[in-house]
Amino acid sequence: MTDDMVRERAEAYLQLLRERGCRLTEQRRIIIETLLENAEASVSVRDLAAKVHEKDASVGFATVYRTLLILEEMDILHQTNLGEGFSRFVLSEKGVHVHVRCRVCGAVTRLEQEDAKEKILEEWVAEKGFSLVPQSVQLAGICEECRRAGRREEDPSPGPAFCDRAGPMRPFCRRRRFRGEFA
Amino acid sequence: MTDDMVRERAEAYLQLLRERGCRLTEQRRIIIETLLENAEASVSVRDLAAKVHEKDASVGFATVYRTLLILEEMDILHQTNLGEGFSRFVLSEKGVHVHVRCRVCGAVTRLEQEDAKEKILEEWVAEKGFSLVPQSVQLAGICEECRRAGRREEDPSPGPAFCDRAGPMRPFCRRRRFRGEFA
DNA sequence: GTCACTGCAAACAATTTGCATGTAA
DNA sequence: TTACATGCAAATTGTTTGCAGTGAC
Repeated sequence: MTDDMVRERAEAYLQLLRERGCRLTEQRRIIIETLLENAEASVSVRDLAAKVHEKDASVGFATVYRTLLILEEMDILHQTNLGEGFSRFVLSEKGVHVHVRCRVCGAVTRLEQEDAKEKILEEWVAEKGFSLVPQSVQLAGICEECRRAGRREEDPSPGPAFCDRAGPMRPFCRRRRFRGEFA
Repeated sequence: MTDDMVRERAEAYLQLLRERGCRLTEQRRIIIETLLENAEASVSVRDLAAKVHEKDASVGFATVYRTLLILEEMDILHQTNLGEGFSRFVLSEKGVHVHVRCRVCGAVTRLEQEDAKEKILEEWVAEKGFSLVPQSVQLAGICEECRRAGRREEDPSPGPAFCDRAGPMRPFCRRRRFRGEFA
């Protein structure tokens, strides 16, 4: 997305905020633009705040959180949770997103033809009388590379389970700590 | 599931633990049995610990966590996160589960014919070279009842967004706080 | 007798909130 | 001028860990 596109779309979102009765502040503008600049990926609050800080170091963490929650409330963002220990936000662009995450290396890929997939998911939940809402669906798998390399989910670690003396930390305590970059 | 079935399956899981080199403790037995008694639903650590406490109040929170993490590591459990602010565990029974959660009332329903759905999900991730692993997939929707009642996602709250003076708490701050029982 | 396991309390990390102050409208 | 928004720091909450003691094998 070009800088101009970012500015344009940011302006559109800011208008939505205004229509909702919110005030247009410099902070919100920066946060929304930063979000748009990272639109391909889902961002953690931590990462987003860091990027926002590069532009204006005075913006507080709480403001980032508050802004994201408003945007989620307005369905401009989706909040997702991959079990990393924190949540991520994605621009919703009205619709359903489907991602796969590799359980071994943590890589995340977004699937194609989301419209078709959305239709199928719609049918599934309809079986139980539900209607589907815009959201970001997360699937877990193992990516080609890891499968080829024979890497399994963080070593089955056949030994017993304890948490202290022997070594710095159990592998499965670490599992939820993935902090990598996102595709 | 009858008491006998619970005991039998618990025994089976305990054997798996033993084979893995873990010790069989009374705490682990209680935790696994309690898990099986609540096998239809996904449980939060909070709820599970409460139920375990009814049987033996001396079992610590940390032990419950540690046991669940071992069971997850062994793929006996799946961990899922509905954005409630905490995670839930479900018995995996080898395979893929699909749940829908109502964004309005929080009700969770498990979908039928999970084998067929698993096949489809398998194809989807295969498009990107991934293989699917046992997991619990969460979809968001709005249930029949809420749709009929015309209830929308926690009131669009058209007003501006602030966090303090006016009232105890913003609606969307509460959204992640659902603590209801699970279907 | 060993060494994994437990309970407890302290440590952590993500997220929320209260409050004094700033600022858009 | 009015009240929403911000920044900061403190509070909350889910989760993890260190440690000393316990108990499975």
